[in-house]
Amino acid sequence: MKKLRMTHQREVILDELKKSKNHPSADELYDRIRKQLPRISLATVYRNLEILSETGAIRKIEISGRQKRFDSVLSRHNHIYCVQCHRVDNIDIKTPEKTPLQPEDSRGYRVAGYRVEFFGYCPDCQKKRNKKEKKNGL
Amino acid sequence: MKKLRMTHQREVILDELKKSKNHPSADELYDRIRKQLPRISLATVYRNLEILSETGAIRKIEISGRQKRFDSVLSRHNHIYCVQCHRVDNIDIKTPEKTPLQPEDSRGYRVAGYRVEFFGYCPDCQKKRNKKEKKNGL
DNA sequence: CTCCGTGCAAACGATTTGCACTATG
DNA sequence: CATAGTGCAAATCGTTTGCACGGAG
Repeated sequence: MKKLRMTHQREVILDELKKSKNHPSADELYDRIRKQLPRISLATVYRNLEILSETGAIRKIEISGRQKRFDSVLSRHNHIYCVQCHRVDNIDIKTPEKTPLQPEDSRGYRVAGYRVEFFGYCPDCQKKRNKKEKKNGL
Repeated sequence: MKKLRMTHQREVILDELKKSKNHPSADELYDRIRKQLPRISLATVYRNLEILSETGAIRKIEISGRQKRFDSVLSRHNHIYCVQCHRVDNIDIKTPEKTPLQPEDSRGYRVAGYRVEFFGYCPDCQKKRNKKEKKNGL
């Protein structure tokens, strides 16, 4: 195992992710970080998010949508995402840690775990939707 | 709403998906279909999977992994995927239809639903893993 | 001074799209 | 025969990688 250096870039990336309320994709984070480090490269952001999640400093979120998303909150929790704008937020309810899957239902898989993913419309997209519906007279 | 034509390609795509036990990605399906229709284009497969899922004839699966996956089974069920080879299979246990999410936990979202996603090692990858462990003397 | 990390550009894998042609209804 | 659907190639999107240079320890 090779040792990590704490570069300025890495520090800012980690810091900016911790500040984020929701779960930014690499390029959303990139946009925010560029305000502090205008010369940083998107590749650096990707590389660091990958490395930081390997070391366990942050977590890669498995969720619907094409883009990878990241989470600086390490404790057990769930996520909800907006089917319209693809934003992702935390959901703090506890789901049982043990998988509720009986061996006879598991199709021969060795089950390592499970996750619960909520979806719906985020506050912002609800507002947009209401406006549109009013416009169309629905 | 424009009307659909039942082209030969569309027929074969739908048919091949129905025959599939697990949930093929577009290019897996493309490979199988080419045996019947050697001149079909990958774009046609994508286009049709999209259209068929819009009409409700099939379902697009939201699941971890980079590729989109599709399902011809329309009834309520869950999925499990292999973290190693990314194969996806059905899980037939019933989860409650109504979301267990209380309004105070939903972060202002209008919750449309939720899904449970299991993950682990599929039968094939377990075998491969065991072989490797034997080799390494673990 | 050693290499890990960076910026840049090019490569990549999955998917989408523009266009001229084909064939369904 | 109108126009939805096709094949093909090029474009796009998110992500990864090769390489020469820069800076942390």
